[in-house]
Amino acid sequence: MEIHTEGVHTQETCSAAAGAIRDALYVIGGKWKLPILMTLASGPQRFRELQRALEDITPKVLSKELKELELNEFVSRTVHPTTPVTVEYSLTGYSSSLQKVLIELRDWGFAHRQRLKASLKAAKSQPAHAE
Amino acid sequence: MEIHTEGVHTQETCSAAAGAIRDALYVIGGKWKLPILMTLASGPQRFRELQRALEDITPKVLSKELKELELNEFVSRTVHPTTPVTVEYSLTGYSSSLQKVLIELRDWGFAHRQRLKASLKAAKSQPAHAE
DNA sequence: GATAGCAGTATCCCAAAGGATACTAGTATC
DNA sequence: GATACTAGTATCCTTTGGGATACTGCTATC
Repeated sequence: MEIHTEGVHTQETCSAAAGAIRDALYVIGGKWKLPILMTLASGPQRFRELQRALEDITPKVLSKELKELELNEFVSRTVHPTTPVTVEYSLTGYSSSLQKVLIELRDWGFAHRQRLKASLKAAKSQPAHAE
Repeated sequence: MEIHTEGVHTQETCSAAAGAIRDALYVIGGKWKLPILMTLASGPQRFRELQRALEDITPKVLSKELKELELNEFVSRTVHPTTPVTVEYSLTGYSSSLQKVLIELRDWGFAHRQRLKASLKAAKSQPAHAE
């Protein structure tokens, strides 16, 4: 596995690595975080616009996700004193720090799906119990 | 955000990217997948050894996770005809394809935690409502 | 003055993930 | 012959993520 490039494998470095990975997985995990980020990638959007763009997300969940994304400094929230008040959500510069990770995940995910498809086919064309 | 390096951003490429990322997140997600992989990184282990090493995982969950890891070809299961039968789990070569992704996640996770800690401190040292 | 839009919040509900505990079949030891 | 070990399974329970639906306060339009 080797989750710690250089240096020794103490139990501390390992569990620290595991913790960091869990943190990372957490902030982009869940059903809606990525869709929201990707929607905002095309430009700032207001609450209702996001809800319409994502179709099927309920306001409660959208609100919660946006709060978390804001906490993690991926999106910024700006209130415009129009009537009625409108609130604009936009990606921060920091959000692009995710790029490398996301590309890595996407590429690995693609390759993995290909691989599974291939080995499934191979298994099917094999006589039963051929191991 | 830019989750698609080169080429156009059609809705298809975007949602395909999102799908691939979700797949990737899924196979390493959950509470125990990474701990199991990291435990097996130190060498093949039997079921009970894993359970003891991971302390707190129940056999039901361990069994389920191992099955999924096996399906994804990260671990292989070999039955030794000893008495009583022992079953050895070990990492496959394919499991190391995860390295880059995991390192990326770990590094990003570390940096992110640092960043959050820093901006929390900054917020605290600020007089209230200083924005 | 009812309706519709804004940005949410509140309450209830459901399904999935995971935990607790007990159990299986087989053999070796006390 | 009871106990303990192997690798799990079975059943029940709790927690969490998320969905459905209704509602808030405010303003602008019909």
